[in-house]
Amino acid sequence: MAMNLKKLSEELGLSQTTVSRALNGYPEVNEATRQRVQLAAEKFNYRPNSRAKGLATGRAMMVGHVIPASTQHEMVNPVFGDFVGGASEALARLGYDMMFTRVSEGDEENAYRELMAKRLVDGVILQGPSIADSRIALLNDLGLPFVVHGRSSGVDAPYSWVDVNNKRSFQRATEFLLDLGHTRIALINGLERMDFAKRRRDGYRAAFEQRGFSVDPELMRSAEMTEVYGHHETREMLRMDAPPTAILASSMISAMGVRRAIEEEGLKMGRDVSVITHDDDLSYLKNGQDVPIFTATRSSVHHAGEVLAGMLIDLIAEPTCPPITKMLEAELVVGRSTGPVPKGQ
Amino acid sequence: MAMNLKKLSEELGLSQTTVSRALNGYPEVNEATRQRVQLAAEKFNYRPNSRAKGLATGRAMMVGHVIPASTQHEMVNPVFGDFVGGASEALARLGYDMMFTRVSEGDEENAYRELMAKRLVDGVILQGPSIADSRIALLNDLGLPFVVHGRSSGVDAPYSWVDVNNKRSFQRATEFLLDLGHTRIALINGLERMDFAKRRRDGYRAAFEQRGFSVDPELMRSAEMTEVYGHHETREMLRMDAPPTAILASSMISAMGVRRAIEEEGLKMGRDVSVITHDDDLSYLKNGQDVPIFTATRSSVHHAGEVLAGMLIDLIAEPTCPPITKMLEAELVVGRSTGPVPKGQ
DNA sequence: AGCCATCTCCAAAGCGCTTTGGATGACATT
DNA sequence: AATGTCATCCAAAGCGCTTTGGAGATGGCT
Repeated sequence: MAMNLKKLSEELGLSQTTVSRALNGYPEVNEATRQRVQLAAEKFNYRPNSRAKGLATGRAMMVGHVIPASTQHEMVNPVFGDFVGGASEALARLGYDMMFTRVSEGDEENAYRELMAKRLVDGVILQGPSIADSRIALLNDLGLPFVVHGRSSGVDAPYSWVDVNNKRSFQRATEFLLDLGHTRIALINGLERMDFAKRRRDGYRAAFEQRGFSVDPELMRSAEMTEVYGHHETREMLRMDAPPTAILASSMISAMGVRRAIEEEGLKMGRDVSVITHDDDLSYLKNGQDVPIFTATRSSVHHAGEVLAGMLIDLIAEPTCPPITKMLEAELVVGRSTGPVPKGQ
Repeated sequence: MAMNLKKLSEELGLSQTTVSRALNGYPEVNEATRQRVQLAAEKFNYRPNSRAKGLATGRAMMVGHVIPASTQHEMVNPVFGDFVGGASEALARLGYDMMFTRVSEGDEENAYRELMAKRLVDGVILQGPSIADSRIALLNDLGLPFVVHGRSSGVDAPYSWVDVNNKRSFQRATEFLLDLGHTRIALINGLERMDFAKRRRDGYRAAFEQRGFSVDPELMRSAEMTEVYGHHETREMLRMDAPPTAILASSMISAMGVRRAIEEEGLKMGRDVSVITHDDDLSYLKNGQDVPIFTATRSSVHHAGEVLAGMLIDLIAEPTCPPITKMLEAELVVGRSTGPVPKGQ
């Protein structure tokens, strides 16, 4: 049925060795023969069986991704498509594919062990690290090459990562609002156990402390970053006795909920309440066309995926090399959602 | 280094055959021996090398997914995470994993051929079918088991699919608006070449024709369903001489743009302009908490992924069985975005 | 002419698993 | 005692590839 090396070599009157070498670009084969082999391979639509090839070479040409069932919500989902798009772009260029294993919560350790023992992948990408994420130690133990999208505070062991400078970007955003005269600034953050959320909160706090202000814990919220969540928290806070005059949101999605709540209260975003959001620069959710809708700290998750995948490939090729890290700086784009603090507040 | 069958069998003083059979649940092995083997396997953390196993069995235990670079935008991205979540839930239950190949546009045929020839996957999922999608004929030719998320008008050959009844749901939504007295109803649809967009348009038209009304081509827009697009088209239409009093949007994301444009014009959604959207029931973008924000035709893409994956597994197990198809009906949920046509219009 | 280096090519082993076709011994049956 | 039946285990082939360690042929050199 399907063409294989044996049949192809018989067809050509050559040995399997020679055909294999011809196709893989080894020098010990006559150029004329190579041409002949390549033509025949094309004619019969021959591609080496990847399982056999993998078995012989020890390379899977595959990068793994373990998705815990809980991740269904937190953070990963909305950015998933774009991140995967970026990563697979880099991977495809080098002939790698990407696979996903879904595990029920708490079963991740087992999943990584399996990926390793079954030799399904050459390396894995870790997404959405929490604070003191135990997966990092596990992967270091296993000796499975991996890169992390983000960092994990509290993990001392070295590991490779790509991360946005979350602290600095949120510190800068907070300062921007403070400069506009806001002091009641709310933070609608992601889940507290997530590392990025911690760093953003740190940045937010640092800005306040530097000016000698203190933060109001009532104005710091955290949960899964859905639209509904952004809406809910904003509505609640706007109905407080001393409502915030500005809001910092951790994602475009929840920022849309923030915006909805503001308008429902009969207020205008950018005039009555200022909003800054983090913007992952998602393809389907651009922050406006020419003029940005939101003032935002922007950093493309597509780009992060690309960089990360490239790193992983390097790591796979050179497993002994020391961890690689890359910090991406978010850009502060000024849109129409921010303005000076309203008079009389 | 890593444990394998040979070493494990030596460790146990048994043959590879027996160990393999013990682990795979074959009857011709003593129960006591099986226990002993299983214990040892656990102790040494042994998992059969999946490449070797695949080579021997001919099963990859993997389902493929080809992502053309263009899909980065159209349709797939926002729903990607949820769809994959649903599909992998069903796949994981049966020990299957999922892989992704990224191809540059136009290279898809080659990608499928490769997937087949390299025997990387046991079957594939096809997403975002266009009208008269050529991939279906190709996959039928290749004999690679596949299921389609959606259908393709103009393809006669039989194939397995799961689809939302797009025509009916949009017809129903249009009728709902007509019943409220609207006649200037705009359709902000997905790209015209997409099959789902055609069916939705058909439904929209059918509702008009049934009442003896005709549709205004000026009110039918189509493009990639981004937020910015929804905003742009709405703004343009609201500034027409005879602006629409109701808008039908093809996705929550673009509906959010629609909403933004309405409010920017100083109008109120649900009072001045009615909006109905299709809602894929995304985990991070729920249509409100208790009361839906938008009146919507709702159908969970997570659920579709689950059903589809289950089908594919069946198809892989029974390659000769005739195609399976399943139509999902969208539910019309009434939210606050619709109301009677304003007086004087 | 003899020798060596260089090109080309090949046979066969090995990657780690499953599976076919027995082999062995214990026990029951004639 | 000879035969048949089970239960239990094993040796070896095979999946389709890469790669090691040559083998012939060719041509240039002394």
